Order: sequence, then structure tokens, then C-alpha cells
Amino acid sequence: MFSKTYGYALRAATYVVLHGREDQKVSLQDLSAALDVPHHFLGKIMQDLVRHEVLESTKGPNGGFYPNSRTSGLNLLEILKITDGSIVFSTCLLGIRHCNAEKPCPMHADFGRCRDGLLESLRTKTLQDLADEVGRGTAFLVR
Amino acid sequence: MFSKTYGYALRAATYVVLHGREDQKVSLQDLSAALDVPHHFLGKIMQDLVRHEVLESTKGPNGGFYPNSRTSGLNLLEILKITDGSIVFSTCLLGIRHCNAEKPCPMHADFGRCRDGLLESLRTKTLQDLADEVGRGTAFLVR
DNA sequence: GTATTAAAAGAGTTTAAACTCTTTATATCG
DNA sequence: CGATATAAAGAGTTTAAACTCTTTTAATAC
Repeated sequence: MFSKTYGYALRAATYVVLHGREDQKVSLQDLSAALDVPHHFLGKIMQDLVRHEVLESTKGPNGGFYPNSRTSGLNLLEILKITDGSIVFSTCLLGIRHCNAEKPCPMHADFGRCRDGLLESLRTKTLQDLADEVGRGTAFLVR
Repeated sequence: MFSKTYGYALRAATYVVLHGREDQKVSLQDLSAALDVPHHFLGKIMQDLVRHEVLESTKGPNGGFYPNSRTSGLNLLEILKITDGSIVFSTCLLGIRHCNAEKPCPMHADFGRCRDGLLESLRTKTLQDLADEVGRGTAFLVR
């Protein structure tokens, strides 16, 4: 349903919200170690997040990633659009192109219910919400 | 979330329930044309369904696929296990291995709700249910 | 200004799903 | 029995996601 890239992006962004500040940047090394995600692969993903202004980065010694003013308030759907393009959500469980309410597949209603529920969560939850749960110790970013 | 193979398998099996009988078999040609699914790819999928006794087949002139006594009563989860192996449902949205209720990711509850709802649909709906909807004209197997 | 550190960028490789093509086995019909 | 039709089987190819490696750019510290 979603790419691994999306999961990695959410975890990394959440980690940066929790631990990064302009005067205390999180390096790619720290990130990939803390989250147990392949270093260079995560590099690509972070690059993309920076390009889309989800967060900031600087190179050089003490360089790394840190939040900007928008970061913590971004919702999970906005991140999904960046990594997966949001087409994900328009797919039909039976693989029918242009399956819709007028000409639905037999699973359209059931799948739609599931999808819409999750969509609502992604729309309302922000990176800050994820960070809060992790900070509180009620949720985790690694196994 | 699910493979295309699964969608194709469900549509094909439903079609066979609707249109196939031992004395009126559905050929692969008819199936792939009616469902607009690649001929040979569907062949592989059908082969797998026959091997798992979801339906029957015979070769030769007037050969093709037709339901057996179990077919129409099979639920959608049983088909999923055949095509996708059911690991699909244990995956974590954030890509964390062994994400679970004891040590959940911050999306565990939301995703779980979505997943469980759909799981329940797959468990309760049978191929006959799909066929009924299509037969009734309230749902479709092609766009 | 030079060395160093860390992200950015680009160019691979790997893997698995999706899809194609060809050959073989088997059932039916004349 | 021979011809034919159709699924089974096997061996590709293609595509995209996931992941790796190397080089370049830029920021900092000395």
C-alpha cells in the first residue's frame, strides 16, 4: 500500500523533530544508526525531504538535518505525497482501472471504508503528534 | 498492500463462479479477454489456483476452468493466502520489523484499525458473494 | 587557505513483481 | 490414430523499488 521509502521518511522526520535543532543537527550517520535504515538509501530520502522543504540541512562539520518552522506541523499525508505521489490511494483492490462509485468493483465499498479511515488519520496526524508519542514512550521508531 | 496477482485471481475466480460449469468451461482466452488481463500472466495465476484446488481445469478442445464444490464458498482471505502468502497483513506502515502491540510504532493503532476492518471483510466475503453482486449488476469485474 | 567533515548528486546493482514467449502435456474430435 | 485445441510448465524480459558505491559540493575548524 505504501512504499518503504514512506515509512523511512516518516520515521526520520519524526526523529529529527524529536532530536534536531539548528544548533544540534542530526547527521545521516546518527539517523541511519538510530533507525536501522540503510545509510545511503536514507540519504536519498532526506535529500528529497529537504528539497520539498520538510526540513533543513547543512553540509560540513557539525552538519546534518534539523526542523524548520513548518516541520512539526506537517501532516502525514503531505509526506506521503512527496514520497509516493498519493496515487497509492486511488488504487482498486481488484486491480481495475478507473474503478469508482458509478462502476464499482465488488470490493469497492469495503476497501474504500478502510482506505478512508486511514486517510483521515494521515490527514489529521502531524509529525509533532508522532514525535509526542515517541517522546512520551508510548510508541517507538525502531523495534 | 496487495499484489496485482491477487486482484486478478479474485476477478478470474469470480468470473468462473459466474460463468463456468463442468459442461461449460471458461477458457483462458475468454477469461483474459473478458477481464482485460494479460493472457499468459493469468495462465500462471490460474495454474496456481487449480493447484490449490480453488477450481478445476481440463486441457484439450472445450477445455478450460470450472468451479468445484468448494469454489463458491471460499472466502477472499483464503485466496489471499494462496497468491500473496498473508504476510502482507502483518506489515507495519513505518517499515519496522516486529512492530506489535507491546512495542508499537506511532501508527500501529490507526493502521491496525484499517487493516482489521478489511481483514474482516475478506474473512466474511466469499467468491459467491462477489459473483452475486456482479450477477445482480451492482458491481463489475472490468472497467 | 587548507584540511576535514558531512550532505548532495549521480551512477550503479539487486531483487521481486509483472508480464511475455515458447515448448510440452493432455484431452477431444473426426 | 492423427489433428487440434487448450492448459501446464518453464524460461525468458521488463520495470520499478530498494539499496550501494563513488564523486562532488559546501560548510566549518584550524
